Amino acid sequence: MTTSRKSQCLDAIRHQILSLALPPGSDLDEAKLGAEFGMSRTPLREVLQKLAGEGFVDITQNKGAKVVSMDIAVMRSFFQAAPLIYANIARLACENRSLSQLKALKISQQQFKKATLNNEPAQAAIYNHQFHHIIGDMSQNCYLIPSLQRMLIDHTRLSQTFYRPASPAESALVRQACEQHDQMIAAIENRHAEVAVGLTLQHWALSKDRMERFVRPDPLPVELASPKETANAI
Amino acid sequence: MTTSRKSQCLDAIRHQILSLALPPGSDLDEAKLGAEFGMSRTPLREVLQKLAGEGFVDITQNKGAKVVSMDIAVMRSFFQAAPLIYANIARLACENRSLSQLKALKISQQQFKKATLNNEPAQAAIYNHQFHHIIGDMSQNCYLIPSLQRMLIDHTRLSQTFYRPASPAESALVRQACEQHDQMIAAIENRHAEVAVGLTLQHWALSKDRMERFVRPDPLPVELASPKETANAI
DNA sequence: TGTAAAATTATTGTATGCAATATGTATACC
DNA sequence: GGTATACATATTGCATACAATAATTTTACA
Repeated sequence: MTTSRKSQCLDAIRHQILSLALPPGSDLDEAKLGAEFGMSRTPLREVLQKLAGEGFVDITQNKGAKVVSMDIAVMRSFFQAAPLIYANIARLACENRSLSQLKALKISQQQFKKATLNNEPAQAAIYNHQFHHIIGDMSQNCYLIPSLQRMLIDHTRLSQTFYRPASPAESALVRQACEQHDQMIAAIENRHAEVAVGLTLQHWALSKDRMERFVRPDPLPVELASPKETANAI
Repeated sequence: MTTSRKSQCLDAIRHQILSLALPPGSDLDEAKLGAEFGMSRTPLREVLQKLAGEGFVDITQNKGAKVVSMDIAVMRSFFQAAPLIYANIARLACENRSLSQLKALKISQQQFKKATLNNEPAQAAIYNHQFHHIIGDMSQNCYLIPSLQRMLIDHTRLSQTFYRPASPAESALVRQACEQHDQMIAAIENRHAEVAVGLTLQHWALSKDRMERFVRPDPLPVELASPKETANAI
């Protein structure tokens, strides 16, 4: 069967959320999206329910679905939980990865590398997401995966700028991240759990700085910043 | 507004899954459930979608919803991830708990204690679930909470026998678990993170043994056990 | 003007009917 | 008797119509 319209729709919206084409807080209008994807509201509502279950959107009674926000209050939780989850997922991935998953990981990394070399930031972010998602699959741990996936949503959204380097120094960081991916693949292939965990923590440290800067940018000159803009994080 | 039929339905099914009234693998018929809760299939399907998002049921295309299974393959993941998640949730709960949450936790513990003293196993399991769910809320960490909630589903299902003690020794374990709850409340109230983590790990160790025995019971005499029954875990 | 109430519009929630798919049963054929 | 095909039944998926709720605009009054 040709991939159903529902799963196409699901992928499309996920993609738009991850790429910030649908920014945090955006309203998702059922009728509009239904028309856009050529389906009635009933299946579209089911898509939104599914996205809510995955943590992409928030649904409020009688108010519909919104793309999950990324407010300052939550960012603290993000930075607290990320190393914990990533490191443990990496360890389990070493233990439980299958050969087919390893193959998929290598393909994903190829595509990621290509996107960074070609300077396609949106693509790079998506393939990076896919890369870490596959490592999650490898862990085979259905209890940890939901947390990982929620982290990855925000990680991908926050890292949009990361793959749009503005200086040679920033380009070097992207290259370094790419090399870490290669090393992680090797560690997972050889089931070197401690190496994989170490690499994962380094990988995290690398993007952490950039993301923190994105969340809490250098303050604007006071006279020029409107109160409203400084109040909202994103 | 009187709590909507949908949320009533949601609670009822959650409750039945946690209490094993709906055992793992049970088929959830849309038409039947719709009739039972006095609503049409459309909102009922949304309830099932929500339950799927929370990890209570699995939905398969064109095959409907089933209560999530508890097969041996997953139990390994359960025992691997539980201490990690529980301990970190406990630590964060100490940091972030609000007074109203603390009050709710105390009430929950009162009800739990009462249920154990009155020898009401189903009630005890549910209030224990609620107790740990509230600690999850206290953590205020939206990334870890999904993992915790998935753990709690299976933890509650596995612990059904725990609160049905068959000997004085087993009753003593239940009393001990109850005391640990009291101590955990004190630790969280006083924000003693390390104490709370230690207690949590003890609490986990206590139920772990009982649960492992439930998952992998002493083998039956070979002549009396039918092949089919020994093949399926639950 | 500024505010509050009422009416209008827009959007979400629910019920129903029909279409598509899966499951179970009977019949034909070897 | 066993297997495979065709038919019948049951269950899920989708579209539409209508009901209920929220948001917006208009109008009335101070």
